Amino acid sequence: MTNSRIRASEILTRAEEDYLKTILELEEEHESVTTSLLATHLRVKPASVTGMIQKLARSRPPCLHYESHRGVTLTPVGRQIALEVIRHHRLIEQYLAQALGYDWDKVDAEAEKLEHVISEELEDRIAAVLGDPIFDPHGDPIPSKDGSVTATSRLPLTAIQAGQVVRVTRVRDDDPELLRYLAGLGIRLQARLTIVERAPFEGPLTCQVGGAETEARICALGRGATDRIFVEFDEGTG
Amino acid sequence: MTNSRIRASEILTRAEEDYLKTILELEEEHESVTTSLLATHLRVKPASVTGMIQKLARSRPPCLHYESHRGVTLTPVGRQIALEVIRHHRLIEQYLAQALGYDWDKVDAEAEKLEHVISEELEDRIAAVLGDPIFDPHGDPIPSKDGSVTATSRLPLTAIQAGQVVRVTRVRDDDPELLRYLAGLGIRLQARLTIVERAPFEGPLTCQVGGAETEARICALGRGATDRIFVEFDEGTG
DNA sequence: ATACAATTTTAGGTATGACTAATTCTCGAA
DNA sequence: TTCGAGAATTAGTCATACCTAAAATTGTAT
Repeated sequence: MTNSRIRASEILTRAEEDYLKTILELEEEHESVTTSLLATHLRVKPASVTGMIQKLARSRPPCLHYESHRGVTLTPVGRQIALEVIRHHRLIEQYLAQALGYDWDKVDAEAEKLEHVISEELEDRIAAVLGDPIFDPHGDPIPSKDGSVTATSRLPLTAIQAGQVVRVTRVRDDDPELLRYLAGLGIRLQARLTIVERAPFEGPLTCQVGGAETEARICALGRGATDRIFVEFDEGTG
Repeated sequence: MTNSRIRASEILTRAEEDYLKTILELEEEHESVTTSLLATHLRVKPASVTGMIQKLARSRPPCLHYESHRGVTLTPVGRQIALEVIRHHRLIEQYLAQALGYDWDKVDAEAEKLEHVISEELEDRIAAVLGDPIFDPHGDPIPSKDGSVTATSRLPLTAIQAGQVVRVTRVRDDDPELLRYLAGLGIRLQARLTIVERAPFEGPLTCQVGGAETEARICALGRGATDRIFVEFDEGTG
């Protein structure tokens, strides 16, 4: 008896949803999603990934395509489910931040658990209360119900030169400690950064933090921070 | 290797939490909580209950006491955990109703899933937003963080005589269809009911629905409804 | 006292989803 | 072209939590 899966979500286990979500997230940044890459991000052993991948490829309809030793690709069905889970995750993050006063370093862990259990009704009500938000508290786009996703900046702070002025548009959500640290420095979404100095060889970057109107503040950011902060050039300052 | 459990919640599986919660709920209404009673309420087979009960009795410290063919009793630890789960459940129900506009027939199913995954921080924030509510949307008491529970009426509508005037204080949450039906009749918490007629042999009860100020309305309720509605005598009308 | 009916427990099996250990595959370098 | 390192897969285990079927226990009624 191979287990068969048909409709988007509601039928998948939590583990299966996590795999699909992670695959979609990794597809965006890696040209090939490999077993070991998945294993790292899901914090399981590669052998476990192989097993689950084979199951998801066997499902009917298949959630992903898979050839031994190659890598995985989501099918439209798999992608649809993954988008649904990511929508849940980011909507919940935004709700926790907006409606319940969560700090941006805490929302990810909570959303990780809630994303798998909320009903479509709750999803809809949360979205409605928030006015159908397009971004989560880290600047990641919230997929719409039909699966469309707003494009976001892929320009990391590592790519910015001294003298340039940028606005923070996205910060990776995977390191709560960094998020707390950045918040303490006043670095949040839409914060304006003026790059003061760039040490060579990807050394620390010194910048001035402050919106047009707020106080200025100088801080140094090492790689690890600059890698995880994405920006856009400030209008009229390009 | 017997698995051992120490601290309240966070360490228990969803299934274990459901067992403890159900045992506590049943202890309130049945003098003895038996395998088959649990099996019925948890919608599993009696053999499965035996297995889980034995595991919970073996945990260290034990969540419950158990003697073959007798019945189960929660230990203080088990009771503490059960109260925590019930607190989660009812807080979430109240939050869904108050903050997100859920109807009272939908909150139970959603809370059933959420109760097992929310963090203590989320529990606290929800309670704070609601102003530490004492009752859920069905009139069930929400245990406080220290485990105290407000007493509620145990007077079912079946015990009320013609001519008496009562206020609805609690309705069982286990039948969404009944809840929708009652809502349609205007029967909600605090609604005033004036009993018009009692058919003998637990036949249908006819009553007038309406708060002091609202329009009156006559309806008949069968057993199954009257069994599930709990009331208090209206002040000054006893 | 005993026997039956209902309840409960034991024994054995399934599915999920992780693990380790051992094997196999792929691909780049010599 | 062959070799070896690293990546991936297979094979075999384990724990959870359910199931069915068979055996055992309880209490009640004769």
